[in-house]
Amino acid sequence: MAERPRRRIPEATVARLPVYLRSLVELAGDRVSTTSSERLAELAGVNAAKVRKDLSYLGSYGTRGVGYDVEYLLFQVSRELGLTQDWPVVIVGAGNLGAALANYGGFGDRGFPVVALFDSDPAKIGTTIAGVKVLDQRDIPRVVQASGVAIGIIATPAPVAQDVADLLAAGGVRSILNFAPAVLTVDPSVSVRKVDLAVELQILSFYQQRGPNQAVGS
Amino acid sequence: MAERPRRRIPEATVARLPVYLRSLVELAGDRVSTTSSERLAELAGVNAAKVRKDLSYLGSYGTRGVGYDVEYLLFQVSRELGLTQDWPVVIVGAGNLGAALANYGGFGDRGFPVVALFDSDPAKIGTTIAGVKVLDQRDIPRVVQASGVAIGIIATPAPVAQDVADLLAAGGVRSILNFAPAVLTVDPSVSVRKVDLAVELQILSFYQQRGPNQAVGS
DNA sequence: GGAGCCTCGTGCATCCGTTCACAAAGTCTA
DNA sequence: TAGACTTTGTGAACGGATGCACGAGGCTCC
Repeated sequence: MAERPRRRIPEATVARLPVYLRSLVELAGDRVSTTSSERLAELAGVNAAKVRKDLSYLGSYGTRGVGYDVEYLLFQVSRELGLTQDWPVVIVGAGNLGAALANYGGFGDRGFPVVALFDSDPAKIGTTIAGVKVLDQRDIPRVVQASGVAIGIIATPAPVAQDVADLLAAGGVRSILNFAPAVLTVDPSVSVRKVDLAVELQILSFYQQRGPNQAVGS
Repeated sequence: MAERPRRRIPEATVARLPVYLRSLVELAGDRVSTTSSERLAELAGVNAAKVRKDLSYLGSYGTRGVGYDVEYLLFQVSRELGLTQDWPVVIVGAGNLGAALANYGGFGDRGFPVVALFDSDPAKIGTTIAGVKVLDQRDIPRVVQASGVAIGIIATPAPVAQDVADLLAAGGVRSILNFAPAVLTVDPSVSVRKVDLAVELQILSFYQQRGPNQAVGS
């Protein structure tokens, strides 16, 4: 057997792996031991051919005539996504959104423990939100470096987002999840993903205005 | 002149129009009256050819040798996105996320007034969050229909997301923004967009584990 | 052991989106 | 008015993603 297929996995496939993962967790919770690409497709909201092609990039983990072993596939997808280890995160911006994210327990449980919150407001610095201390924004590089934080979440107003991104990068963060409505410029070695509320609503507005088209998106 | 070009606008272009819109608002705020595709591309974080092709789907609004009139283009993009009118929204789920969304003023200002919050918890029903009354989830169809709500935002736990989506659809909502980590099944006439925190973090985890690739995405 | 059935894995055609490169069309200067 | 310069709008080539359709491989039952 080849030790590791090492095929390059298309970006579109990577984006779907977490959805398959969730479907597999659900199946495992229902004590299902084996599943088909058809069933997985149904749970993930895609078509079966796509499921098979996506999974084939990870290796040949199915059995023809039978399907996929849920537990085994679960492990393989987790490993491929790098979820066999924890990735500590920090949240910058302790406003409404930052606080909601910190309170949303789903992170720590799933391998993304929140190790610190940052803000620039002296009134907030020193308080505790969801069991996490709020620190001074200026300490980002030091804390991030000291704690080996891999992922930074930006939940600040747009005007300071770029400065925050620079601070995170200075501390050695290699991935940023940006909630601020601003385009970030970072070193190509840093991965950035953007979540923008206003943009999503405006896209819906477009299709609302038009006829009954459908728009499904990430 | 053709009354309306009425070309079909590609999905990828629609997703970028809000970003151009924001860039144009920024330029207008700086009292810039004319801009080039080059400059717009820089602000939006894409390349200039893409800007020109995207804008060309709306019509021929630029002037060769000069560029685009900021105010005029701003209006055209707004109109194309259906932002010349307000789209009332409701938020379902008055937990951390729902409350944060309601408190985040950016909605109402930008043409998406929050007309109601819904929850199933009797302890929350009747309270007021960010000036909006929390109503009983079971009243969704009635309230939505009565207020002509176009867009529903789902900020509930995953297990009830599908039920909520059905209630929204029953009330005549034609667009749904789904924050719950669940795949929704709805009539094709309803547009659904999904924002999933865990998925975003897991995608970052993948690239984190791999070499220094970059992943930019919405 | 063989026939029939099931489901994966994948080659191939197609579609959508991106990018290049250039003609068209306008401005500005002399 | 002519000629140089600027920037748009778009045809065409390219690349990535999708979906079909089918061969390969494995199971079950007689």
